[in-house]
Amino acid sequence: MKPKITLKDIARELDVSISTVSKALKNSKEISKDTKDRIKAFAKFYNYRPNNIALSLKNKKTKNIGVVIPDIVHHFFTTVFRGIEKYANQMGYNVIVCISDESFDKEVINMEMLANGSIDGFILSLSAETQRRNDFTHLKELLDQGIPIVLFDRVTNEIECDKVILNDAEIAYEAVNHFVNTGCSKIALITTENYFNVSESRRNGYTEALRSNDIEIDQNLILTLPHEIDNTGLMTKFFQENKIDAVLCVNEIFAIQCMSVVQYLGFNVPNDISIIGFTDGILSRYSSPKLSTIAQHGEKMGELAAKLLINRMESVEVIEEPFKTEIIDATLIKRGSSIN
Amino acid sequence: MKPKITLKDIARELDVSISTVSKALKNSKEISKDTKDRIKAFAKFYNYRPNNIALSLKNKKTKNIGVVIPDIVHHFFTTVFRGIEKYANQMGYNVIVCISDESFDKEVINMEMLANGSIDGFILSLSAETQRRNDFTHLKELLDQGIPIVLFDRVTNEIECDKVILNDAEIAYEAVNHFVNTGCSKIALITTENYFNVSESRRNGYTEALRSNDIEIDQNLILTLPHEIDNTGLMTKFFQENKIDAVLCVNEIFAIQCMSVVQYLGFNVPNDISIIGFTDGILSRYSSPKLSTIAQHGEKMGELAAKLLINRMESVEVIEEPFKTEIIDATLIKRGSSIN
DNA sequence: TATTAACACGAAACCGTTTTCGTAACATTT
DNA sequence: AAATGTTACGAAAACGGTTTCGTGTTAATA
Repeated sequence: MKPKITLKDIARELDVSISTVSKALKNSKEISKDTKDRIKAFAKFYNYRPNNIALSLKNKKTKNIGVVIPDIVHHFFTTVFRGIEKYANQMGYNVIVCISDESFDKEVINMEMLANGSIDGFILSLSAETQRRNDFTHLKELLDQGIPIVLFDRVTNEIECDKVILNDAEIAYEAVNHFVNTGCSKIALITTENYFNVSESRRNGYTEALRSNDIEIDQNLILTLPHEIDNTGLMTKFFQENKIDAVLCVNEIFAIQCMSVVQYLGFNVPNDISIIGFTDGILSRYSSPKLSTIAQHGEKMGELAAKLLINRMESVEVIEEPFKTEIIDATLIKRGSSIN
Repeated sequence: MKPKITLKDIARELDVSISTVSKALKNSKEISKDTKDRIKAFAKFYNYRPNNIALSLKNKKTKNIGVVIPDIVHHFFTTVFRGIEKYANQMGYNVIVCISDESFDKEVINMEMLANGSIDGFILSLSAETQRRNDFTHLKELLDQGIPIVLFDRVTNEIECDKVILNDAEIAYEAVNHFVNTGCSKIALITTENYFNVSESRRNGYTEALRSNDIEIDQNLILTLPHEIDNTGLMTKFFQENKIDAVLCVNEIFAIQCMSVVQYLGFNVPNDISIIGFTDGILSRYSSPKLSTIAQHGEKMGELAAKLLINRMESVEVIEEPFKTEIIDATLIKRGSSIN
């Protein structure tokens, strides 16, 4: 066992001062070539690497980013995370992940934990509970302390910071329009409760599209479900009680469950009922028929979020740049579950 | 904007020494109740929190765990990660994630980066390339430096450290046995190349089971495919050229693709062909028929890995405990894709 | 009253870096 | 020969904590 070597060790061994070693390794011209060579050779031999913690303390920069997401066993969040990690890594940053598990308290505790020096900035998607409570004091305090935050996907207007979001309303509009253009008129929406900004936007896009196509909005055709648990029963009832020829689902699970229910009830997808779901995940690609989906480009979103954050952290803080909200254009991927 | 307050600030403001403040906040009885109260009140008011970095430097403990996994958009790894994060969090640790992307170089670089003080220990699943090259010098060096490592799932015998693995051979044996018991005899295996320890174990379990049931091992019934890309063509050919009544697939993607191919060829699942796949992920639960799978209990695996690591890190290093290899018992979940 | 103990606090070292500043030794210029 | 400049290095402060040890003041004991 050979523990890590420090500047002090090198200095002692080579009978020079710590400062000399430090300078020599940074190729300072204050140090003679001879001494530099000796020190570098020694350092190389013993595989010297500066201690990150000491550097962090000195520089007041950790080169760590805190990522707080509601869930990790979740296609969209993992793709975003991959984008973040990729870009951060390229830029020399490491990523500390905390899972809020949709809980307000966990979100708060984790962020406060990390904020005490462990990270230089946050990338965050709000937990369900936080959105429901509409309480963002923890974020405000962190921003107040000068810690930059980038929100993605599940964002809020209450907080002024950089954000990356999807054009949810527009793409929902586009999807519904696609239904209309392929002959559908009894268009349903399966969604979650409205405290999610994304659900709200998607619902707005849905109603807007109906309106602009002069289709009356029937509240019975909007099914609001609890978050991503098995809702087969409710869905079955929904399709038995209503005449429906197209469904937009705000997530992949809903879409796949919906397809399964509809097929079980004897309908043909897409001829009797068209389905489009949000999130172009693995489920959509391996179902039959394959699900038409809305690709959210999570990886791109993650990269962008990381870029925004790192830019802000590394910008010379003289001119405070105004906060940006970047919008990612979702893509409607037409596959077998809709008429094309 | 109010930046973080430090001990020094409190000391200056209250006209005491830094040591006094530190002691007061730790409730040392060296300090009089009066002074303690004053200091605590002040600290509370200004929301003082000790700086993690300073603590890390002092204590030579970061309370960070490095997790290095080949991929994150992957059901099994995310479940393991969730287990790690959950346990680590409970124990006051944070988790830094690096994605090796199945690349040897990334694995090495990331680990060396983190090893310079950023973390106290690693939890790692080997990248494909690392397993192929069979080069573990980076791990050996880290262990040599006294940094504990826990390997999970994709492990190697070349390295002495704590490990958590699945009883892959046994559960493959059990699955094949299940096929035999339900009347199958032309049992195929769809697997990946053998440099993965897990593929090897699963293949061994498969052949063992056949042998013990006096079924001849037909190499034509073992299909070796590249890693998780679309192999529909090869699979179709495989099923056209061979008489097969059951298939064991070493991952979920293979299983779902396999089912799709088989159904496309006009076979009924499970009556003509039974299918069992590894990984009880989201695909298996939403296919039709639902896939019979082998649940790997990723979350449990992650928790256990974290527990092993933290135990080792926190154990008084007097008696070096011997390295353990914990084995997680997989569960065969019988669903619609096999005869039960 | 002199000695000792208890109390309450501060000084300083330490963790591992970086960086500013000071300076001894030598070289160059007037 | 005196003044100045250069070279090559070391001392020390700083980052923000913890902890050991020393010490002045008061209280208790002999």
